[in-house]
Amino acid sequence: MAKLQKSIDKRNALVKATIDLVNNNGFHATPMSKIAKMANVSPATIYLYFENKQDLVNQTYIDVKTEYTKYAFNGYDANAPVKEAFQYIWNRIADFKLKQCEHALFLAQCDNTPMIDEASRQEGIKHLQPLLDLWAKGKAEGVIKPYSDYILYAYAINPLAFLMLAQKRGAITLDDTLIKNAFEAAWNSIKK
Amino acid sequence: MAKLQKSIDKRNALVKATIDLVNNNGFHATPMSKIAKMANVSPATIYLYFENKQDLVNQTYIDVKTEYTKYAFNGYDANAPVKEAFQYIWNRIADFKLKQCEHALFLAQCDNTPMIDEASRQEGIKHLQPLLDLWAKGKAEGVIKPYSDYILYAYAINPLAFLMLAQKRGAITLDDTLIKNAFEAAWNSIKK
Amino acid sequence: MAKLQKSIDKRNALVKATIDLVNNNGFHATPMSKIAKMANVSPATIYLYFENKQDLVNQTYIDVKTEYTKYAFNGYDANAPVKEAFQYIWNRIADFKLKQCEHALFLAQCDNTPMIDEASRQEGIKHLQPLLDLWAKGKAEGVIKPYSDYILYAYAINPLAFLMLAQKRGAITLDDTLIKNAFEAAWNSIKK
Amino acid sequence: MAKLQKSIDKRNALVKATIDLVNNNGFHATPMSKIAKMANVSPATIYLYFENKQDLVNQTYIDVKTEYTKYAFNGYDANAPVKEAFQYIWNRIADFKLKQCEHALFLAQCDNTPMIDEASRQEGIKHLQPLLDLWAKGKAEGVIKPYSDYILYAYAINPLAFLMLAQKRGAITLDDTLIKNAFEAAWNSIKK
DNA sequence: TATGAATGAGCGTTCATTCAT
DNA sequence: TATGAATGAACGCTCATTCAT
Repeated sequence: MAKLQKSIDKRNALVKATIDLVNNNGFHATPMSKIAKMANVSPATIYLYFENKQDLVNQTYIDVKTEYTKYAFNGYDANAPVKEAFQYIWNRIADFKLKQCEHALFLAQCDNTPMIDEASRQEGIKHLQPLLDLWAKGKAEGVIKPYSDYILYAYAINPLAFLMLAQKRGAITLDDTLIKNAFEAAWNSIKK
Repeated sequence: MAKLQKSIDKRNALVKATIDLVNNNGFHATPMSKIAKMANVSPATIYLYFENKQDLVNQTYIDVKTEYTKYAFNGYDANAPVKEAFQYIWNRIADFKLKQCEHALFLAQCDNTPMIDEASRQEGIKHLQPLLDLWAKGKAEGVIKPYSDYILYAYAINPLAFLMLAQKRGAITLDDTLIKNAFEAAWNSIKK
Repeated sequence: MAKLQKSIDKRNALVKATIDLVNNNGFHATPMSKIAKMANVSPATIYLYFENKQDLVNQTYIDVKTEYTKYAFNGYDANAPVKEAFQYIWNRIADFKLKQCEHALFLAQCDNTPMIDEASRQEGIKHLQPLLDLWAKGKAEGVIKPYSDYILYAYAINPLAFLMLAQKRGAITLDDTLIKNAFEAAWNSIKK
Repeated sequence: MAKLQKSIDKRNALVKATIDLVNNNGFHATPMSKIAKMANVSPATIYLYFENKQDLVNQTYIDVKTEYTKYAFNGYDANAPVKEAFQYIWNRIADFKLKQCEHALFLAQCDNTPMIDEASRQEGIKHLQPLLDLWAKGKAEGVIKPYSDYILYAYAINPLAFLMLAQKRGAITLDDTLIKNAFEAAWNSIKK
């Protein structure tokens, strides 16, 4: 019965394997055959779930990005005071980068590489809107500097990717102190 | 002598072609044959200058990273006051990312990807020492927050890579105002 | 009974789809999955009606060849005078090539290609006997040249396949004049 | 020295292997790997000489068709009387089909199959012009029936392909008598 | 030093066929 | 009987690397 449907489990296993292998080897050094093997399916099976390799990686990207933003805004109260609201989101994102480190790593690689379709990139950005809204509110209230959203993201959020990467490479450990300091730096960079 | 000169030109042409092609296609989607063609040499010739593809890209990385740090510290006066000294370096780096945008792009891709040997990565970091020294001094003088150097780099320097990428994708234009704002954000994130 | 009927419909749909797709793409460029899709059945269902792909195409060939000869001799009076009898058959065959052009095309492809089992090829030839009988009679009466039956077929019948193909490719239109001329040529080539 | 050039021998070996294998298995049942093996080269080497499989088979077709027409008109005197001239060409073609039976077979398969580009098909037809000229002359002189050239070809020339195929399949042997009869039939079908 | 030819290994993908229901 | 899911084997083709000169 469950076998009569294309199994969501198989799709998920493929996405998971893709993340793992692309993280360690990069897009082009990750053959479909290895992805299949790691997901315990035949290479041909991949093509029941995805159109081709590009589609697989695009969909994986969108999956992960969606999970990321969902996690970031989960439990978020848009009516909280700006700093408090920002801290909440920031902490959720930091949490994600720490706990879903593999996923964060995958996003970092996708975002700095020509391996993702522009369309999928746009698709992935969509769900960040609440953060942009918060910044708009913060700017209006004079709590946040009237910078371009790109600058705000570059300084308030993106450094976490760098830190996560440094941790993955064994250079640092993102303990409580580091996280606390990082938030301070983030907030100071954008607060008025 | 004429021979030697010619050889250096060829090596440089190969490095240049590598940067160009890797930027646009990624490491593994950049065949040696295309690199050779763009550098106007035979594929076989590459192997007179580099051991293999990995070596070529490693050396290219080190070349560019070295150029980057050289540029960053060119004209730098280590005895200037901390903020002034920092601003000098920061501006040089911002300048590099703007004017040598292709090179900056290449570094961004290398730094977020498993395409570079760990050894080469370490080699590339070496020349940042003056910046670390400056931060040490700044911390000692109580001008800069006593954060880990990784945090300082993550907030003070690394965001420029994000902004450069956004510009390359056509999302923003790094004009004077943006640069000014970016520096403000950078300094505020690390200043005491 | 209703079940059986339905089955015959499915078999026919598969045969029809095979003809269509093989005509346009050739045997090996015609996947079972496409045949299934065009016949509105599952790929697995094909194997309830045919042993494998080779069997499917063999049976299709025999089906079409049988239809062809049936059509050719339908209404044929073996006792008519030789020329009259020949003209009758010739016209029927010409008619078939014009009106069942897809089927004629399929036969042409099968007959010039290693895609059909030798056994099926022999099976397909069987029903041409009345024509051979007519030729025997014609030779005996001194009305038809005492050529090998292969020569008679090559000149009296086979050219129609060439003309049909030329029409299919848009080079000519088999109008009444052309057909009249073609018959003249056919008859002149074999008549004593 | 000879090794510095792409060797014409290798190209020819590939063309030859293609003819052989396609004759016996058909286009799509002839893998590049087998062609390579039969030509004693690596699969990759094929792509130094041909763009892809389609190009290989197209070029092979044009090669063979060119050889065919060259052979057909070799020594031909366009000023000879029409029947004599026709007989000369016809004999050359018959000769070709007998002696270069593999090549004739290949053409037969190409001409009845969607395996050749339309462009290559047109290219292959070009060199038949002298025959068309002869027919024009014959029609003008009232020696040949004023049929469409397609009919003339269908009855005067094309039957040889059928006979060659029958011989290849072991059904007949094209000895002198058969050839003589075939010519008679051919000429009678088109002569006024 | 420099090359164009050549290649084995491996890639993404397809497909005839089978499996589980 | 009928199916959609699943697959191993094979295909066309590419590429990092080597060879012969």
